[in-house]
Amino acid sequence: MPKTPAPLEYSISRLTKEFGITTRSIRHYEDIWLLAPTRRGQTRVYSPAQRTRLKLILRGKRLGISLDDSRDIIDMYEPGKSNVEQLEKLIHAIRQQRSKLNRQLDDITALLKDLNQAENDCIDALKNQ
Amino acid sequence: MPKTPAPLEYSISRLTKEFGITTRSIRHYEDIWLLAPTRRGQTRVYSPAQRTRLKLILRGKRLGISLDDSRDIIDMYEPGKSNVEQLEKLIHAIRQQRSKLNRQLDDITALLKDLNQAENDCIDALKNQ
DNA sequence: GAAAAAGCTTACGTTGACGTAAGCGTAATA
DNA sequence: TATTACGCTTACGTCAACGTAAGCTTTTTC
Repeated sequence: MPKTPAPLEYSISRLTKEFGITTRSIRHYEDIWLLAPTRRGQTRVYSPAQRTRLKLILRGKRLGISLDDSRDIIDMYEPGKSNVEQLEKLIHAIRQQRSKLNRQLDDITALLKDLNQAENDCIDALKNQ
Repeated sequence: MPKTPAPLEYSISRLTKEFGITTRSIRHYEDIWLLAPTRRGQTRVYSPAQRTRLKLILRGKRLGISLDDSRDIIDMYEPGKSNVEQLEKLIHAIRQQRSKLNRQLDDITALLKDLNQAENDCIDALKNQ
């Protein structure tokens, strides 16, 4: 099985199909500076890196992270030209985000437990019919 | 240390303080049929059960669950007068919700891993100053 | 070469989840 | 007894995250 090589660029419609979203959404992310595709003429061209950003945005969405916050988080991955103060702020932000995620983990654990209980109750109720 | 007994009822302002939300939010949840406090005259009175519902709503919010979806999930806990068809639909809904939560778990794991990486990069960058 | 598909821009509309303000009644407190 | 606190209703406002429509250009496909 020859594996298809990873594309060097992506069209907007290709991304909509891959991720199951609309062009409107993708363009919206560009409007608010979350994506910055290059252009061939008027047409948007997405690099693998831009595709990764989109992936991160959508992951954030599944976690209930706002687009604004997502921008901050994604920017954490590329500190770029940063001085000590910047880096320390960044570490702080990372730790905050982490504790929020840990809270979410607790919530999910609790909800899953409740769902198990609910499912068992259902199954029992079915048995006693 | 004598433990304070759990209250038999709660005022709206007490709930706002306990959960750090506004009266507007609580009344809003009532508007959309997520809460149904009893009344003493005009004043809302919340039972422990209603308080629990509120807690579940807020937990859902932290997980990015919409209020509408929260209603469905919370109702899973009290099947009530349900026939076989109802119960099977319920089990289906529970399993769907569970797989969504498992996806969230994966997302969180991935994000936490990324954050660790980002933090280490930051710390390294600080060392080399 | 006509039609369908894919791309673009501009711009108004919508939905969810409240915020905020106005105006009023009752209860606790200084 | 005045004022502060708490409670209520009605109703318009807001913000995020797109949806949707109109109208136009460029490919692709039949």
